Amino acid sequence: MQAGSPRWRRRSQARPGEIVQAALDVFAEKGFAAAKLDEIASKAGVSKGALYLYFETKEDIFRAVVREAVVPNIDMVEAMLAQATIPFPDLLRLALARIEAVVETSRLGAVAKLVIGESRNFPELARVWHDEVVSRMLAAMSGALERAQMRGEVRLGDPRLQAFSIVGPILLGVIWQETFTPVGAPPAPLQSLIRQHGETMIAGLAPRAGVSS
Amino acid sequence: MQAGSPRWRRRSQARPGEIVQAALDVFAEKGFAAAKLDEIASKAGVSKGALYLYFETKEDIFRAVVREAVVPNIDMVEAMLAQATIPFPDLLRLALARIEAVVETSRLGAVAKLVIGESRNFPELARVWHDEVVSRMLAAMSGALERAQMRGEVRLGDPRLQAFSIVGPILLGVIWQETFTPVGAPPAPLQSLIRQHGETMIAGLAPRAGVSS
DNA sequence: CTCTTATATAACTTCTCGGTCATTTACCGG
DNA sequence: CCGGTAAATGACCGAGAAGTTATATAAGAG
Repeated sequence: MQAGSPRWRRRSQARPGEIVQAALDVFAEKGFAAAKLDEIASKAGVSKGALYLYFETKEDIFRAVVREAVVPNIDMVEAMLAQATIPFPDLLRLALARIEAVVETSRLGAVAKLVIGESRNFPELARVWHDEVVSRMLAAMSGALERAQMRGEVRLGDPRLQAFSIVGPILLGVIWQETFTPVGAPPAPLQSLIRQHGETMIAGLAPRAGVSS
Repeated sequence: MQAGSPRWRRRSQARPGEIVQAALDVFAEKGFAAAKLDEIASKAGVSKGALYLYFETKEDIFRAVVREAVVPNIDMVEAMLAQATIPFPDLLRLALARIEAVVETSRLGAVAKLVIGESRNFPELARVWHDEVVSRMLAAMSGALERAQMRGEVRLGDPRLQAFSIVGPILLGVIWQETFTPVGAPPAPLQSLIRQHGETMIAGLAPRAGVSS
């Protein structure tokens, strides 16, 4: 019997994070139902039994994955959009750059795909995602739009719908990247997509020539 | 023993369609893995065994569902966008109205959600969907945009990205409706969303005042 | 009317995978 | 050095669902 290396180590501190990380990988690739706990465990360098030292059920792990991915990132964008002093075009450019960075850094896209796909089976998760991410995002965006409208910097219209117009193509780009690119489709150039869309929107939302409030 | 009504009828003609229809309902609600064949069967008014008279496996049924939903609808929009004679703003309004009708009539949204959610488990389906739906759609749209650019009706820029800008919010609206509305979120008003977005895009894509090609 | 066969059934088999638990092992305090 | 215990394991179990098959029956041909 080799005494060289122990068969495992006790590290109750680090485990949960590693497990959630591994679970994100597997869930993102397979979806909830098709993801196997054995695979998550082995990817986390742990036995299946160990998962149950930290989580109650498979669903529990899934929830943790989604929450983990949600929490940060949003605050930043929200705070940025709240700045009332900046002229709208600049504000939008800043916010979009921020969003672009978040999307490319984190695995937000994969999680979004998960939530969308499993929304019927996990209504509360869809709810969390809605309340904590999408809704806040949209509220911040339409708030900024509304203020810009009152200042005459943006043409009048339902600010909520305008926010949809701004965010939509980004979602499309992310989904594209997660769905079609791995299947051989040409990648969606997120960066240029977001930039050009931003400029288009700035032009499209500019107040009409003749109308000044 | 009542002789009133036979316990079942022979209708090999009608069955496959009914099964696919029922399967779409169940898949849309549960996703692929969580959908039970017994449920599909009973919804189709048939026993589970009967499914295997018409399909090889569960996956087979899933494929049929996706393909069925894909085929029609696209041609129409494609043909519309190919019309070169109409000025771009009118063309866009027409196309968007058409898309709006399709989206509200068919269950395209549900299928899209399915394809997105299961793309990793069914790469060939993601491929089919890409080639037959998304790609064609995008190609038609950017074709129209490119021609409009050459006529000086649309500001210069990557027509593919412009197409993303146009289509993105519609996807967002559909996803929203399929994902968040059933969970209690306010519905996304698809009609007004598409209309306002169309107007915004028309304004945003209009050639810049000073630049005339 | 009856024979034949395609059509349908429902009980059965098989297998996968989430979850459990008796056992083993690393670490730490005395 | 030596228990004591928290941490981890992996063999095991059972539910549940995909897929099979022996049996029954509707409907058309002769």
